[in-house]
Amino acid sequence: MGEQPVAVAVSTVIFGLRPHDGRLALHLPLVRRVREPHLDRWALPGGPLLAEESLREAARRTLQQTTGLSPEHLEQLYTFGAVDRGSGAAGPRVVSIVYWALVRADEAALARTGDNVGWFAVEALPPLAFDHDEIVGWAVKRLVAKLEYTHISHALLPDEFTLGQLREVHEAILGRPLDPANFRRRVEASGTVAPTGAHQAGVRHRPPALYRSTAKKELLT
Amino acid sequence: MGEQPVAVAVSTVIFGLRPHDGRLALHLPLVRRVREPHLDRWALPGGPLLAEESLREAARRTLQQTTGLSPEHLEQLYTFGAVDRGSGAAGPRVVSIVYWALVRADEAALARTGDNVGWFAVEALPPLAFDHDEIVGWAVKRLVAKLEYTHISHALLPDEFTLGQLREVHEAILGRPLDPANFRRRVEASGTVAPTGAHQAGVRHRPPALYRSTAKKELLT
DNA sequence: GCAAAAGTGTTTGATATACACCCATGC
DNA sequence: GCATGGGTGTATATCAAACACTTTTGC
Repeated sequence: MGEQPVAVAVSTVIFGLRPHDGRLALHLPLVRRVREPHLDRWALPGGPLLAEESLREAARRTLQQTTGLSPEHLEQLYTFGAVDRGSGAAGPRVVSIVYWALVRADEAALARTGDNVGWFAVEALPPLAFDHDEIVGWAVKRLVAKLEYTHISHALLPDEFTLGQLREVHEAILGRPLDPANFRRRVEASGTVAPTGAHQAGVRHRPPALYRSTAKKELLT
Repeated sequence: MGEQPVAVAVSTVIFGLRPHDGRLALHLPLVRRVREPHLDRWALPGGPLLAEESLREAARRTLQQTTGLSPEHLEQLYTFGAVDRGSGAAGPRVVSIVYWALVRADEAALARTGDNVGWFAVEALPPLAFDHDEIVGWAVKRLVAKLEYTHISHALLPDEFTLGQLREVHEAILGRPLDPANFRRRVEASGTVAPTGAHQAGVRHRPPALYRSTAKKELLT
């Protein structure tokens, strides 16, 4: 069996919520490429897999190095390995394992930005390097799908949150308003949240109850 | 950036239906390992990724070479890359991209078998090499999930089939009987099948109508 | 006629949606 | 009081499950 000259890399689609046009909207951080191919284009953060780290560790490390983020939720998305992917023409072939992640709104707000790292609203992305546009599309699809049958939305919020905040998260991801009454009932019936007993003070209306997620942390490879 | 000594391989979990204990049951083909590590244990068919082929092509090729099968449906499942995965102790590290596939019942019946290739019922698997038990578990989970919201079950049947046969497929995968009346209504309402107008003759009861799948072939990387 | 599976009809319960309405706070 | 979102109640529609019943063949 002959060995192949294939390089393995890891990239991540990181979702965070940021204000956009007066509303919360789904954003993601991109890094500007500082070498060919696709010099100067925006790309997903990532880097090569090192010999002594797992795929997940590689995703965390490259994320930390390029954006300073430590996502709450990190999950494998898909592996891309078309033959023409490495570069425009020559260069080694790259198999790219893509993860997707969620960071809390407060983390996203604090994240390091600069000339070479920026946050972009998912509905208004610049042209991306490689096939990263397609990858982001897959990640959004996966996020929306998982919103329905899991509790991932909690990963975008702090430990304690109101149901109004949770609803805002869902509305930002789905891109449409949700009925507050029905949303409340669905969430309460799902048993994924528990009231802390405390209420949020200082609002100019009835103080909303605070909830905590009852879901345990994920354990995926 | 240093290159890493990482090998890339592809494996596939192939599902097919075969009679087992008088009923149709989910089976998969395994190959016996002819070298260390895990010599003589059963393992998923697979092999190394070659430099000039896509991941999907590698899956198809290794499948054809080891089992002689050409699955109807082939889809990427997950990529495994823990550091300790390569072998018992030494040896190069392996990143393994796993696909899963469905073959029609008639193909499964004809498939090449022998001392080193055999079909096993999913409920009665022998101990597998590496972490392949875990991988099969994931694949079954994915198959059951996709059964609900896609038309993959059609890939296990010939071009024309009765709703009774389709129901048998679902029952075999889900492991429980389904109400014929309600199953019929759900399938007809889904619009994923169209009657051919023909009926199956030669049965010792009312001749069932034949249907055809209206779903187009998948196009996944 | 009888057995067996195809195919139809109907009842019931669970679940989602729409929307009216009251509650508790800041100003 | 008024505005604002929190929170409750309720009618309606949609859909899934359970199951009785009729149909059409081979024997």
